[in-house]
Amino acid sequence: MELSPTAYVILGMVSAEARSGYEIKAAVDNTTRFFWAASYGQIYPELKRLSEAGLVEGIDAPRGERKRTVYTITEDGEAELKDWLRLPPETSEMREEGLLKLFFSGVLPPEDAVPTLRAMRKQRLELIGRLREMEPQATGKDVFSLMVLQAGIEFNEWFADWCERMEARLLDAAPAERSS
Amino acid sequence: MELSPTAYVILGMVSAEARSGYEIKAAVDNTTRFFWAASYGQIYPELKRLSEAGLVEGIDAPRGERKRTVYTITEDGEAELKDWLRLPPETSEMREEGLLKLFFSGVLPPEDAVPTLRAMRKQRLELIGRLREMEPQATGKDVFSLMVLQAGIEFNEWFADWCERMEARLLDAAPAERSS
DNA sequence: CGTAACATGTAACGCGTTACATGATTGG
DNA sequence: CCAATCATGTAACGCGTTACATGTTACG
Repeated sequence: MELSPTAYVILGMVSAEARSGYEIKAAVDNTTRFFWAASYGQIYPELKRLSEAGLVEGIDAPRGERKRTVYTITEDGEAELKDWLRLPPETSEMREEGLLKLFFSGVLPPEDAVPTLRAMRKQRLELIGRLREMEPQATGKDVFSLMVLQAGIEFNEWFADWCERMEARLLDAAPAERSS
Repeated sequence: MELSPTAYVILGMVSAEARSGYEIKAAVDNTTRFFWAASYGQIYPELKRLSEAGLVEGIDAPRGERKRTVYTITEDGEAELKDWLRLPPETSEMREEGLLKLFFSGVLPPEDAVPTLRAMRKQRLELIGRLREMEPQATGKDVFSLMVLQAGIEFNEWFADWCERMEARLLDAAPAERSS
């Protein structure tokens, strides 16, 4: 069948419960966004493709006058999802602009890398805050929701800590300009 | 100017020393690949664009009969690179198929997530091995080469450890099927 | 003599984001 | 009544990968 990971995100999201495109987007933003995001520009066309492939089924479910289509997973779709889940995952290489900037920071005076590390750390700390807010919701669900959420929190904590340590290392090595 | 991060990778690579497209690719594969990769399909067209923009300069540097063009950074290019380095980095969201599979593993019997965790851990351990081999080379260069390399190693160590802990958690929770 | 490494490029394709367009409904 | 939210889509664009094409040189 050969579907993109994003297609499986959608498949997974409708396998839990019937959802509209709009609701899938909201669910992604609340859960998988931190390791796999998706935009409307992907979701709606993909729902159409999955529907044509018979892996999901669209059902009219208007709310009042407002048109609305929710999708459910078909038996074929569920089989496809399970097959994929049992296949070993690909190692996706990460992209992190901050590390890139640090890598090339040799062309600047060493202290000039400190703001980069600070900015990186700040972003990670903010992310941790947002992830922690999600913990109550995830605790109610299955083991795996909580597991990946904790992965997100732990990863960002490690990263924030690394930034702090590297900042200290730079400042230790730097000439004590302030002591004049 | 508004360049892509990949353009800055190239700019950074030719700022250290004059390099051909081929050598840039090799340098990327040995260093930034783990947080920012680049293919020939990006490098050669991007070198042309950067050259037209006056940020790099191509110099004929044949090796024997074999044609070869090495690129150096211009003053404008160096200014551009430094400006970018001083700007706070964007938070690039990570993509990790393994976490995606885990997230949806609720549709399988819980033990079926164990192979996924094992595969993820194995990949990370292999990566650690390859990164460790690079340590001697990076130690010879500036602080930042070593810094980002250690980030790679530490990150993968954290991830491998997380996989191990999560596997244990699943096996603890699972019914002791083997004890019949 | 053949293979690996050196060297440079392009065309097709796929994935994904952004911006735009449109309209209904709810709540303050 | 106005803003936010619900709801569905598409078109343009950009970035990146893969596969292909072409030729040289070094080495065993």
